[in-house]
Amino acid sequence: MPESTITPGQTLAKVAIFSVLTDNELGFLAQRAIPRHYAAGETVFGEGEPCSGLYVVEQGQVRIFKSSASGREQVLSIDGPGSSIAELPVFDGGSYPASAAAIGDATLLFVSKQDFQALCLAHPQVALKVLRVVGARLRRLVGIIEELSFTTVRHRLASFLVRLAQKEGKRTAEGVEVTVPVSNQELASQIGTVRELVSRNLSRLQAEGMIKIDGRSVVICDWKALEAELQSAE
Amino acid sequence: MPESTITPGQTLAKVAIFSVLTDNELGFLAQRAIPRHYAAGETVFGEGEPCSGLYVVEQGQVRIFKSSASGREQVLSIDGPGSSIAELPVFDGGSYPASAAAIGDATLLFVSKQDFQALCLAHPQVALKVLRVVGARLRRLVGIIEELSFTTVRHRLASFLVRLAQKEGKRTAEGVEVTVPVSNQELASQIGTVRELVSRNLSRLQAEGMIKIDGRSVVICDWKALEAELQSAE
DNA sequence: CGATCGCCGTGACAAAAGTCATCGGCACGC
DNA sequence: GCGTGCCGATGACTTTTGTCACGGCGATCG
Repeated sequence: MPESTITPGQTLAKVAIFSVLTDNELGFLAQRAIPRHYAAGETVFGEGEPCSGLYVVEQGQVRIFKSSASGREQVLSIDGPGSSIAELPVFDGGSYPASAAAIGDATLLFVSKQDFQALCLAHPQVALKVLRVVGARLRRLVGIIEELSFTTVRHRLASFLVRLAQKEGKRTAEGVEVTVPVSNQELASQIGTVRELVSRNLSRLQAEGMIKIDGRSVVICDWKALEAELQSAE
Repeated sequence: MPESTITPGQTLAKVAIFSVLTDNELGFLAQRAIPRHYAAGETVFGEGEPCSGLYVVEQGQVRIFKSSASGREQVLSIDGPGSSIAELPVFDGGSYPASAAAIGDATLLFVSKQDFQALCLAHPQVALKVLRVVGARLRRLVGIIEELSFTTVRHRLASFLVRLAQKEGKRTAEGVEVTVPVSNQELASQIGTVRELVSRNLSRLQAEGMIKIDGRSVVICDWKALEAELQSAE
């Protein structure tokens, strides 16, 4: 059980927005933060609920997403250990703009609205850090809007593969190999479409010789062609 | 020349993020803020340019948008007098994530990165205000993503009309009358599609008896039906 | 071992989105 | 007055997207 080896204090020290605090202050915060465990798929908070505080991911991953009435979902962000989530609604007093759920089992630290606001007043640099983190978040959202508005599913899929390959691709004789870490269903949620279209478009990319699919492992044979997809009509 | 009747100080006092400053502090800021005039359509800053500071709208309106290689544009936000724009990239040190241009003639106040950061450190409440403003911005972006991801052009158009009507609709015998303040081209940019689809979908709504179009004035005859559009398949 | 469930691929469609081209109106400037 | 440019409408067409339905696989559980 590796989880017993991680303390809230250790987690908090690694969180960007708390990086300016002293050990003393971190300890203080660690005492007031409440650890919460979530089973795989369990909801952390739902869209529209009043915001009571923010969370810091200690273990596992959290999926932030919107869901439609017809059951589709659009992933906004996936956050792992050391990330803070829902810092923003803490401030404008509104409700959570999207839902959050644990991907696998996960442990989060909950910091109440009051504690956090007090902290920000006492330590102006924390607010500045939050602004920096939020800046990155905003960029990501703008990126999603850009992709949804201007590009096709095919394009977004190519883009996803290229990004994945740049992060964790392994060079092989056949080309760059990546392992898609999620199901087609989940991939669809992430690029804003449905299961079937992911499946079809992957097949088509394979038929055109750009990639070779074997289960969840994908070999990018024709890197040039795949990158060319990203240029065309963006 | 009404512009001579507005001073930077008066403008700054009305800006949400500066509302916590004293008159003295506002005066100090007003001295350092640089007024800049823009002709209709003129670019304030372009996507990808390094961020040198933030702007406050004094007169006119500013359009924040993304543009695609193929010439399409997606509007992210339209800001009028008293709004600050580009507060966020000031903090994360990156470039502007989108472009900004004046809609009509406009006057903006430019506040340099240095001045603003110093201000935030001296007055922690300013940073908190910024967070609040940014929260609203983030909500809007998430809303755009939701609409792009889950809904059709027809739906977004209906949604646009309803929102417009709620804000500035006039009751008449025939129904609620609104004046669309922009061209079809611009409307398309705002709801994430192209000119032709706006035109066609408006015609179709008219053919179905929900609305009556006369130039840029639209009468919503069947409010119920239009609202029903918003429910279906969201 | 068989039932069930989640995941994947695919065919057949239907609907929506987007492209291209054309036409008419209106305003503005020369 | 006449070109020029912006705006809107629309027909014809292609591409993309989404839906429904089915069948196949493999894992897991009783």
